[in-house]
Amino acid sequence: MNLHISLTDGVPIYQQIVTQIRYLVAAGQLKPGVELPPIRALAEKLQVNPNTIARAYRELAREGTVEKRSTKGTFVAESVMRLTARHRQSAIRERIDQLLAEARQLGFTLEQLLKQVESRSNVMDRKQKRPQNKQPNVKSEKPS
Amino acid sequence: MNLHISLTDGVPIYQQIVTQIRYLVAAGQLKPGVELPPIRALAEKLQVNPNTIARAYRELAREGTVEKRSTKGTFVAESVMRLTARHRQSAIRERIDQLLAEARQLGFTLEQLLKQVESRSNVMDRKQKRPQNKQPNVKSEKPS
DNA sequence: ACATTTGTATTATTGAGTTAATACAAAGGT
DNA sequence: ACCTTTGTATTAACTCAATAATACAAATGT
Repeated sequence: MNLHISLTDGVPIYQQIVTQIRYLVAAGQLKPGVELPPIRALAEKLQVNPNTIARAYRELAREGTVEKRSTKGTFVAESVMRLTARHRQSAIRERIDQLLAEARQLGFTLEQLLKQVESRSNVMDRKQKRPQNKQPNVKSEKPS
Repeated sequence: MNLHISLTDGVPIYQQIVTQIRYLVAAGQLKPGVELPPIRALAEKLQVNPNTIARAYRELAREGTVEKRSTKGTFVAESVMRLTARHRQSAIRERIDQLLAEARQLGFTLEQLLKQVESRSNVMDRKQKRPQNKQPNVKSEKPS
């Protein structure tokens, strides 16, 4: 299992670990039943405190991605197929709700919004297919 | 100008003020050229420290919603029509792009996504019409 | 029994972000 | 000149999330 963490990008370490393991599981690189590295081993490897790993594992267990078997270790959940679908669903729903709230606040109608989603999707597809387009997409500075 | 702030919902006061003034301007309730209350006056009215108002005004000035005229006061920007439209546009676009990126990552197609946006919008409309549920939203870190 | 390995629990430290206290500077009216 | 009103700047206090230090508890193999 190959994880890498960044100490400088502002994202909490435990969160980075959660995200990466979640992704590995969703992508099938970590199969149901497989044991994850023990907390201390992974902590050693990543040079962080064991509590940080423990927190990541706890988070993953809470959402059902992994199971803890007390003193045996931590394993990718057997029921992960079903659970992952649910997780995908709730993740996307959260983002959608955020978007809808903001769109409403800004005075966009549902129709305008849908149209723009479609439009942006096309833009992104086009970019993907023609990597020669170097337009450097002015990174809007982060709204506080 | 009628603002109300909550000290208990975890959203920074200055942020609440920014959001509300931005909304009032976008909605046309605060017209270009109109003077905002002086920092101290608003601070007094809302019972917060003047620095908190100053920060909100600074934020609004940075994004172009208001203009500061040194010792004259703070005014809704004259160019606010254009700027607000642009701001609205870029704000919503940023969210849309986030959503599209995540949806793609999670394996949703554009069609599935559009359908869900529509569906969630309906759900939210229905909720809005029945405001009997005033549950004070226990800050949970997780979507059910 | 006991040592080893697993996860757990408790408490302390650190750091970032928010708000407050207070003093400063510039413009304008009297 | 002087006072009032405006926004500005600096520093301190407080809060909270993230991480670390450390000790605990349970299972297993020898």
